[in-house]
Amino acid sequence: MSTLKEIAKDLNLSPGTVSRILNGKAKQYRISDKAVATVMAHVKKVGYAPNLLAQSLQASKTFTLGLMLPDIDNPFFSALAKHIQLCAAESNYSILFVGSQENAEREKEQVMKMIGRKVDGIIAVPVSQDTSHFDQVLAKNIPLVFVDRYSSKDAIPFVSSDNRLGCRIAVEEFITNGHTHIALVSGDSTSELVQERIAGYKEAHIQSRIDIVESLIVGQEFSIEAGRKALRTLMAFKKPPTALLAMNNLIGLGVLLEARELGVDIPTNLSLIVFDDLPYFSLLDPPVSAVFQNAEAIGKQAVQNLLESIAGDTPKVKTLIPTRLIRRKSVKTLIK
Amino acid sequence: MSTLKEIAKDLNLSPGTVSRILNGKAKQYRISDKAVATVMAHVKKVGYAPNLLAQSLQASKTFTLGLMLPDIDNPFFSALAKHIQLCAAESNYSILFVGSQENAEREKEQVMKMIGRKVDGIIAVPVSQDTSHFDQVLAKNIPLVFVDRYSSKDAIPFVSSDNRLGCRIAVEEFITNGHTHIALVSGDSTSELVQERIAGYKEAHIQSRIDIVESLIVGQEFSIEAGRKALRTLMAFKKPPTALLAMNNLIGLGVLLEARELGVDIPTNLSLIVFDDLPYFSLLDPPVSAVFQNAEAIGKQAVQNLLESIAGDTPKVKTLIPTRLIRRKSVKTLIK
DNA sequence: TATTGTTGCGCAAACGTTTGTGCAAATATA
DNA sequence: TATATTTGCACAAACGTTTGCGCAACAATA
Repeated sequence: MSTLKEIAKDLNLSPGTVSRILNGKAKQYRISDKAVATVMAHVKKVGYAPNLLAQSLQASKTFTLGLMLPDIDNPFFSALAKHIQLCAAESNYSILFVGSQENAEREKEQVMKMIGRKVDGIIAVPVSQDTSHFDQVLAKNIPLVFVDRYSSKDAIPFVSSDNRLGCRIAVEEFITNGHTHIALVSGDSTSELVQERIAGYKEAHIQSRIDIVESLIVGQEFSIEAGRKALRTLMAFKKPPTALLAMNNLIGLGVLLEARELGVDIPTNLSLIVFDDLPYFSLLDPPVSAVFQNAEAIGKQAVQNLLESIAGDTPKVKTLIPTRLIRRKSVKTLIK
Repeated sequence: MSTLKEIAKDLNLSPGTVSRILNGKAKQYRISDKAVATVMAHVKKVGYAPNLLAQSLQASKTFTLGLMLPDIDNPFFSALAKHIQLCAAESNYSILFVGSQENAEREKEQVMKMIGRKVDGIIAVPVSQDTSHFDQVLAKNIPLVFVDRYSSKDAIPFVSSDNRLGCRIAVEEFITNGHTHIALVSGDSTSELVQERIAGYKEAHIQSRIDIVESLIVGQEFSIEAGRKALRTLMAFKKPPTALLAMNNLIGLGVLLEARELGVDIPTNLSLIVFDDLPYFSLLDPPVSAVFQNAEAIGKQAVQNLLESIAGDTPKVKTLIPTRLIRRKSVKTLIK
């Protein structure tokens, strides 16, 4: 474990001098070419790598970004993570990764840990609307950006899909295919993201002058089980929906699984669109139409926001990334 | 940003005393109950959080594990990441996450970065058999464990699925269903993991006294495109295989996609098993049989190995985690 | 009243860097 | 030869902790 000090001692120089040489400040501080040469040679030989802890301590800058995700195993989040990592690496930032597992307690702990580790900024998908866990982050002026989920009331910058529009175009797709009895399987409706999506769902109805029937909006959780349960209740209605929009990939998966068990044929008995596109949707029978969320754009934008913030600029508080409807075969047209 | 020093000054104590109080060493060092009380109260009030950089520097221990994955977006790796993170968190370790993107250069850089950041240990899925990038890690005595992929010649501990047996049972499944002309779509065969899988494939043949035809073993890359290409070449044979084992989920996906385009019906024209089970395999038409890799067990074991190693013990050099064949509908029986 | 023991805490070094300042020696100018 | 300038580097503080040691002040014992 060679250190600056040791190298300095070996070469009969002071640590300061060696430091300046290694940081390319030799000219600036009039260090002799000879000294530079010997240091460089020695360093190459012993394979010196600076202790970034010490550097960080001294500079109070860690070149580390904290990333908190509810569940890295969700394909949307893992895509996000990938691009965030890639983008951060381009600017020489590393990622400290923690998971909240959709658990508020854990979220709080992990936020504290990140603060203790002096990350230069935090990207988080918050568990809930209660963002009080992040108060310390703001109090300490650590740049923070929310991603995917958010809470606009605290003025914390966020990057998300254009959820309202995304849902709206999905519902419009149903409507233009003649559907009027359209179910929405939602997640936790206290979340703003969910409210936006519901708003989009309603907007599409209103614009086409289709009655909104509230009982068709079901579900309170982003999970496979919630998706299954929702489909069961919906199909038990005296007048079941002819179309269904699943609010994320987990719910979509649940709906798909339950449909199979219930013998509900898609799209014959039920048309389906899932919010969030997955690589295998095109392989399913039928191929499932989906609202594509641009995880790459979201991730990159989030990192960029954070870096701006770190640089001292005030980034955009709200960034909405467009979605795209991917038409496959899971929507049946009711129009002859 | 309150620090120990500041708190000490505010309370007219020395930093050392405050430190001992916060670390519960008050009794041990005979600190008065009054001092303890005032410090505790003050700390609560100002919301002090220790600077982990400083602690790490002083203790030369960061409580951080480096995790390097080729691509977090691959479901197998993201499952791995999830459990590694979870398991590490249980022992109060954080994860520094970096991606190699299957790129040797990048791998090298990132390893160096981890070293600089003084991680206490590294879990990696190495890009290739050339593990020279990790020499520095070993030289600095940083505990290292490979996961999934490995290189047994350097005696670096690894945790992986029992690849040989996994492949063998998959092929045996084909054989017991009457198949004798079985293709294997492989990845880069310089990799030991791949060699093991190929060995398993061959073992099954040998045991059942079925001729191994080398031309049925194709492919050199773990990618969707490679899977597509492999299927095209295989189906162009004068005598195409009746069964196919895809060596990972990417290849499997490629095969599935290409089969659809080529009009190759599974399992009528071709039976399929994919090494690596994915949540949606049961949803496909037909549901795809797969070899399940226990990412959770692998991840946990890897972390455990590392922690042992950090604790000074010498962990098992080689840990093989059992796989499980998940039978669905993609294997047709040729036996009447 | 002197001696020993205990209580309560401060001091300072160390971890590995970076950086402002200062000061000799070498060189240039007068 | 004396002064001014430049060259080349060392010193020390600082970042925020932890920890071994030491030293007062006070209490207990003889």
